[in-house]
Amino acid sequence: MPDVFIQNQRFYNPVDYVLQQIGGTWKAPVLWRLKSKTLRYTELQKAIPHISQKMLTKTLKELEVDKIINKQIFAKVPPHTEYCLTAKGKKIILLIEAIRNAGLELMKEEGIDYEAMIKEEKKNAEKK
Amino acid sequence: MPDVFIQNQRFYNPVDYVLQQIGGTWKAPVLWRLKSKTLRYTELQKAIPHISQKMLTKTLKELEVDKIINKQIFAKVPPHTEYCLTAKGKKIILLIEAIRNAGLELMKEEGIDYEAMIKEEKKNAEKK
DNA sequence: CAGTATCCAATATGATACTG
DNA sequence: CAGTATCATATTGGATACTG
Repeated sequence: MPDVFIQNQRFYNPVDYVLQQIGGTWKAPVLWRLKSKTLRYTELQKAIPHISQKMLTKTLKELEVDKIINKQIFAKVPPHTEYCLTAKGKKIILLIEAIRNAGLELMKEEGIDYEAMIKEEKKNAEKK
Repeated sequence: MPDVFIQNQRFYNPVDYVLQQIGGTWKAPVLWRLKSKTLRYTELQKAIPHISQKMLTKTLKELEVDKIINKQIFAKVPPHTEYCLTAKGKKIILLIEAIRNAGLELMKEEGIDYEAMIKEEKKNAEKK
């Protein structure tokens, strides 16, 4: 497999190219939240457990550079920023969905029903 | 999204769970070579550009622990080892194929025909 | 042939404090 | 609100030499 150079960066193969853009710990969680919604910085931070401010900022910047998400700044008071998927991002979400489904299956083979866990979590959140 | 614990390891979500098993730089290249063949350590090393001995060894060990590949040692002289996909590995190859296809598409949008590059490389190799 | 062992540099991530 | 800056730690990966 030959190497490929895109924007002065080297990739070993097509999988490598994809994983540089959506791999790592935080890109999928961010994109998943933006799947069908526009969200603000703070909303993303609240919605994603464990993520630090630093990693959220870094992840958003990389996704923006790769044209997977769009950043829009609203100068009106109070000022805020909104993030949403680009056309490329909407394509990529389909792939993340495929990876996620594979993960759900693999978890099931380990005896874990992840989607039931999510429902349970929501129910507990409502009780408060 | 709730955390999940499998084999005493924590995962943030299903995508995280998958990427721990097939993510990183070297797992896909190794699995791709084993797609339809059984290969020996040295054959893998020769087939995968840039991979170091250390990374090949580490990658193979992790894939084996996760039951994605099978390792068989032949004690006969000269001794050697063979690696092949397990049933789980054969399922996972389908996902890698999906990621790879997405990568090929994304590369095409950058004006790169990766599959043509592979053919070109093969042709040049035959000339020798 | 199929690895280990060791040293080292680069990157990823977290924690905390500060700012236009 | 949406970040930046700084410090510290853990993990990743490369290079090289050695081994049953």
